[in-house]
Amino acid sequence: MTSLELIDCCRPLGAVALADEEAEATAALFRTLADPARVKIVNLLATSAEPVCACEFEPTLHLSQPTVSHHLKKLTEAGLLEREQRGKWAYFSLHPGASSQLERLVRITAVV
Amino acid sequence: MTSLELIDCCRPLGAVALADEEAEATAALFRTLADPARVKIVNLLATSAEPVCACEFEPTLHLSQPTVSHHLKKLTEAGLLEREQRGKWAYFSLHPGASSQLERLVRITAVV
DNA sequence: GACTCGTATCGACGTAGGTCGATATATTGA
DNA sequence: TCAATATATCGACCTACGTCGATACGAGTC
Repeated sequence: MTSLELIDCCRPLGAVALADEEAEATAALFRTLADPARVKIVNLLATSAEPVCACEFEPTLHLSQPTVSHHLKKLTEAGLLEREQRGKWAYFSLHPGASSQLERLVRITAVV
Repeated sequence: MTSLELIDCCRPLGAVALADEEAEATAALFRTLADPARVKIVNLLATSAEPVCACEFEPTLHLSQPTVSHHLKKLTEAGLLEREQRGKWAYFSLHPGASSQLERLVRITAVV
């Protein structure tokens, strides 16, 4: 049998590495959800049939109003949430394309 | 029709919030992949039929050896990677349960 | 216009984490 | 046992970001 000493450790890797921009975009989407508060927000909206008022999250998440507003903004900017103004209240719901974005994460990082 | 002034903004939310531990665990898994280098590593292993030597990632990711080792450790600790020692080389591959873990992320954060 | 209330922004603080040079550890071979 | 190589750990630096109090903005009401 061949001894290990003759085998080079780093043989050329067949697979092509993910492009920098795509890896960064994917990581950015993961980063958006890398916080328990934002996971709860998305989960709540995913399980709610109707849009949810922003003021609803404050007591649920046990966070201050500015912090909740910050999280909602980050999720909206990431394209995961939709914002709707009703009088002086802001209502949020899952963006229609949110599911496909999340599925894309799995497609890129796991075997099809 | 009823005027807005009489409508309270925060009606009880039917959906139950995700438990703290589950939200934190989910966020932790997202956080593990919230870095382009780690996304590339997982993607490379997902598209590679065989385990990949640790030294292979250094030139591919354009990162120093300690940094690559750091990322591989984080991914392994998260249960996404499997480490195998071959002589003085360390080979990594996707953990069999990685796919199901990633699918769990989508299930929790999106509509079923 | 003045007041109220919901939301967004700002500024500051503290912590988490990515990065790398230096060094330790481990395995192999001479 | 000593040298060489692959990997892991350590320590330090810097940046990103979650958090909140204070404050600004905006919509509705009187």
